[in-house]
Parts: sequence; C-alpha cells; structure tokens
Amino acid sequence: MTDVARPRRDSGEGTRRRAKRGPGRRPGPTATREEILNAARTMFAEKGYDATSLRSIARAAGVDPALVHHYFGNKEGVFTAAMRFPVDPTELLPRVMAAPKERIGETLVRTFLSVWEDETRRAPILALLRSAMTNERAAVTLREFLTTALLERASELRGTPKLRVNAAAGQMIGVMFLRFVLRIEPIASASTEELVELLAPTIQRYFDEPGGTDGGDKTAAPGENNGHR
Amino acid sequence: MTDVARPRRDSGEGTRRRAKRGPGRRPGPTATREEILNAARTMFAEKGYDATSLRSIARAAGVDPALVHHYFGNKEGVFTAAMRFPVDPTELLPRVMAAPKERIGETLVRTFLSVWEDETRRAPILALLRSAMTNERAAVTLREFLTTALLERASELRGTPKLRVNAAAGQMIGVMFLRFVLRIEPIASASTEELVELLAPTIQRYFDEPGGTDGGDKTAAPGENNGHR
DNA sequence: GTCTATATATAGATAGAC
DNA sequence: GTCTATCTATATATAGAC
Repeated sequence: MTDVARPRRDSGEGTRRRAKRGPGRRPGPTATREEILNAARTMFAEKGYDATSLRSIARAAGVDPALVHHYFGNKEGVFTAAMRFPVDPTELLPRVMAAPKERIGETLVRTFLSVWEDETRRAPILALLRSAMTNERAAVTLREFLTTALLERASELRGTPKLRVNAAAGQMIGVMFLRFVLRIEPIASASTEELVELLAPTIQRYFDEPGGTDGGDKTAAPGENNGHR
Repeated sequence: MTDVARPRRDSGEGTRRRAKRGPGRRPGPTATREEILNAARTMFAEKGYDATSLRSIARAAGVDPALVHHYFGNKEGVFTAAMRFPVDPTELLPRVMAAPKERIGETLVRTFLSVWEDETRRAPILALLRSAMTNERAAVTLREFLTTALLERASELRGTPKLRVNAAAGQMIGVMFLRFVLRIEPIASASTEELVELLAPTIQRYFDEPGGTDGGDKTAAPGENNGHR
C-alpha cells in the first residue's frame, strides 16, 4: 500500500458531520434514543433487516454509530426495540370482531386500511414484512405475531375456520403488497372507498360461510381448539 | 474464516475444494454456466438480491468466484440471467383465460398452484419476490412483468376491470406468501384441493362481476386501454 | 453520554498466471 | 476456460478518550 492508507488524522476540522459541537454529553433531556428508533423503523421499512446497517441508522438519526451500539448492543437489539408492533391487537381486534355479523367484512377492511394508510404505523409493518422475506429471525417474529395475536384469536372470536381466516389475511396482505410495495396500478392509486367496495365482500364471504362452497372444509368449532396446534 | 493471514500458498494440495484437479479448462462440454445459474436461482430465492453474494453463488455452484464474474460481468448480470421467468405467460395465460366462463376461478387457482408447487418454478419467483422487497431494480423487474405480462393482458382477454384483476392477484400472492414464505398454519399444510375450494370462488367473483357489489367500479373496456397509464 | 480510532470480516471487482 | 492473488469499499463490533 502506498500513502493512501489513512487519509484523515485530525478530528473535528476536516470532517463536516452536521453542526460543529464539542465532545461530551449534549445539554437537555435525552430524546436521542427515540430518534434512533424512529430512524431505525424507517430504515428497516425501506431496506429490510440485512440491508440496513447500524451506520445508516446512525446517519439517519444524526448520531454516531457507536451511540447506537451503546443503546442497543447490536443490530438485533435495535431491530427488536424498533419492531414493537404499532397496532395493539388486544384493543383493535375485539372491536373489529364485535361488528354486526353482516358488516364484518367492511369493518375489517376499513380498519386494516386505516392502519396501512397511516405512514407511522405502516413503516414498522413494512419493516417486518421486508425483513421476514430474507431474515429468519424476522420471519419467526412476524409468524408468531400473526398467528397468536391475530389469526387464532380472530378464529376463536367468530368461530371461523382457521383456513378461511388465513385466506382473508392473504387477501389483505397481498393487496397491501401490490399497493404499497410494488405500487402496481390501478390498485396503488385506488381510494379507500374503492378498496372497501372491492375487498369487503370477499372478506365477508370468508367469515360468512363456515363450510366453503361445497362443505368440504375442516372447521374449528367456535370457542374450542380443535387441536391444530 | 482463516486462522492466520495467508495460510496457503501452493495450489491444489492444501486446498481441498471438491476433487483435486489441476488448473486449466475442464474436459468435456461446459455445463458450468447452467450450474452457476441454478445455484444463483436458489441463492436469490433464499436470501434476496442484496444478501446474495457472488462468492456464495460460486461456492454453491462449486466454481471459483472469478468464474462467475467472467460469465456474467457483475452481480446484476447474474441476477437478470437467472431471473428469466420460469413461466411463459404467452403460453400459459391465454390457456387459462380460455376456460369456460364459470370455471375461470378454479382454472386460475389450479394453474397458479401448479406453478408454485413445483420447486424449480417456485424458486425464481420467490427470488424475485424476496428481492423486490428490498431492491428497487428487482421491484421494477417484478412490477413490469406482473403488469404488462399478466395483469393487463388478463384484463384485456376477459374484459375484467383492472382493479378487480389486481384484487385477484393480491389474493393469490398473499396466500402464497403465507403458505411458502411465512409458512403459517393451517394454510401452509393445506392440500391443493382445499385451496381450490377455498380460493376459486373468490377469484371467480372478481372475474364475474364487472361492476362490483354496487356498480361503483371504474372499468376497463375490453380490448381497449382506458388511459389509466 | 458521546465521541474518535481501529480491529476484523467480507463484499464486489480486476489483473494476470496457467 | 479456470484459477490465485489482491485492491477497494464497507460492514459489525470494540476500546478507550473526553
């Protein structure tokens, strides 16, 4: 190697990070931790787990990479801290499932959309989705959340066969994928009302007919676990 | 990981790659290129674009990393070469869309499933899906393929509004995601027949009712572009 | 609590020997 | 056509100064 090995040696002069500031703790209460988490949520949402670096999170948050490490230990620590799910199913799900029998489809679609249209709630969900595609740890996190917190409880609350709840979830997730990830038209630009018109009957049907089109489904008896796990 | 700096200096003795062999071209016709592409398809399917390295592809294919570069130039070259889509929509789609009006749902679900159940055809699709989540190049590839090769042509062939075709695609993609990526039960273990029973009526409905539940849809006239893009 | 400096690993890519 | 060796960039992680 020639002379290009270590190009910089001075500190705080040739580097123009953000505002010039001496070392040591900043004055005032520390909101830095939350800023890092917000930046991390955005980064994980955009790039997924593996492609998001601690350095890029630090850069987005305007802090030093070592500070991120200081707060959360390592990348996985940042991830699990950032991925506290932004929807509380224990509050949201019973409210949805308590809808009148014939409006369960519309209620569910509207609730689902209201969460996804909200940028601050969509980001962490997208982060989990993106990361679950390529990272086993994220896949386990998402699978467990979906299964125990949403799907199984929805099945129990309404006595709907789990397979049909899965199908309804697939419909909603698939549409969100086309709308927000691939941004395929015209569904990416459709209004909430258009989507409700389009999807509510499908969701309604999954929750309406416990036996499917010709009664061949294996069903989960309402309020009772049929031993599927 | 190597224990010290440069542990090996000789060639073909201390290294036990696969079989011992001298340098230079191997005898016989060269199937190496295809082997590399097969390995690349598997790797991209498992890890996505960014997390797949040229070195890991070479390792999986049993060749030297430099050879991968020799054939395909760079990582993007390997990707586009590996991602030649394993389903030919110009052959498959008209066959599906020519089904009897009342069996379009079942036909489409069965065809879709037959592709996804086939490991060799599922791998490259999964690769595209995974990569599209985190990589813009892959997202563009997948969006263009889905839009021009599948969705718009399906809409034209049947005169179905594009928004409804999008919804049908979302249903299928979402279910495949739950089944093959997240492996959520019970849909991950459901049989083909169960899935046809479950999903065919939904797909059928999207292709059946051009006006939606109360006629509010914007429609695409058959064989004519309504100027949505 | 926040920073600089650096150890260590691995990525994509190139040059050139055989 | 296939390989070794190496360059450059960037990743995660750690040590310790202030």
